[in-house]
Amino acid sequence: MLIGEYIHTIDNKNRVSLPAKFRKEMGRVLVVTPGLDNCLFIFTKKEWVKISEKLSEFSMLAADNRSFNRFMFGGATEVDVDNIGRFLLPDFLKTRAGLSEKVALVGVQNRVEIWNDTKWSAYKKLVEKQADSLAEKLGGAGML
Amino acid sequence: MLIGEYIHTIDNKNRVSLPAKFRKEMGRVLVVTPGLDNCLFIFTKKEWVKISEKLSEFSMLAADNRSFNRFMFGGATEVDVDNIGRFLLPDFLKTRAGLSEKVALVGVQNRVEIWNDTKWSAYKKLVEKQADSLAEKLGGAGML
DNA sequence: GTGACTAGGTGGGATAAAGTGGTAAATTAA
DNA sequence: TTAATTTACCACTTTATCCCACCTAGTCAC
Repeated sequence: MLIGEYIHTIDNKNRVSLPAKFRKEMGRVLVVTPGLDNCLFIFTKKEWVKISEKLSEFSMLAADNRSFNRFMFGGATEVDVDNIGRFLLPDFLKTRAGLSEKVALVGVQNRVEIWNDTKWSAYKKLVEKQADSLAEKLGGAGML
Repeated sequence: MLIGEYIHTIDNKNRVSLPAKFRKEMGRVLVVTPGLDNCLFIFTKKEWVKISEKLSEFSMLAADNRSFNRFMFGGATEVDVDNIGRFLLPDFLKTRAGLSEKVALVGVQNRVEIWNDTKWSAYKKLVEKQADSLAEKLGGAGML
């Protein structure tokens, strides 16, 4: 289970440190894809296989499924984690997610998301404000 | 059952003592998550597993579920309790709950809540004032 | 009632790990 | 063959973790 958030920097060679807490669980081969809400998704190789199988099940006949699959597959890139836990972020993905020097790496269940850190903190504040629906869902999850 | 309230301090390394009364019941591995009313929740690892399974049921295709899961998983952190009963609170959670030096640790059923102690005492006063009407409602619900 | 002991809570220093930046080697392209 | 880009390696800085010591309050014995 991937949880927690970490603020890291993209250096001038587009290298990003995978947070140490994630390394053991994710292994040395990752798949980075465009994500929803203007962030990137990082999956383990294994998870990616599962997801891509599910995506394949969507009919190619519907135009919006087709474009969604193009979105996910077309942008997907396999990257290797080096000995000290860093991987190389392709330029086109960096651009797509509007990333600059500081990024937030966020563990969400089976994936890690990469956010522009400014966008991430704005996004968090927004969600926090929706207390009503938050409480409702917390109750549904058995937390309250 | 976790009950009672304790005022502790966060030291300059973000360490917090888990009240001694809670230690035996909670074990050495805890999960801290964002809560409601600007506090944090502490669960045992075991409780968290249950909760995360329920959270996983929310589909990630709906935007509001997606943001909720980001909020909860991204905001959660696994922490270890050291030999003398302390754990390390990540900066981003400390910030999120507006915690400063003094915090209230409050046992509530299956979880412990962490409050800014000022907010906690204000909250208590508020609830005390509303006690009469609260009691009435609870009575109406057949609870008392 | 006084003093010693115990347990809970707090603080700080030493060590290890994580994160970041840069250089050297290797590969590819021109 | 040379230049440019990529990959691997090395080094530094900062942060986290572990361990030990201290302080305070409550308890028990005398």
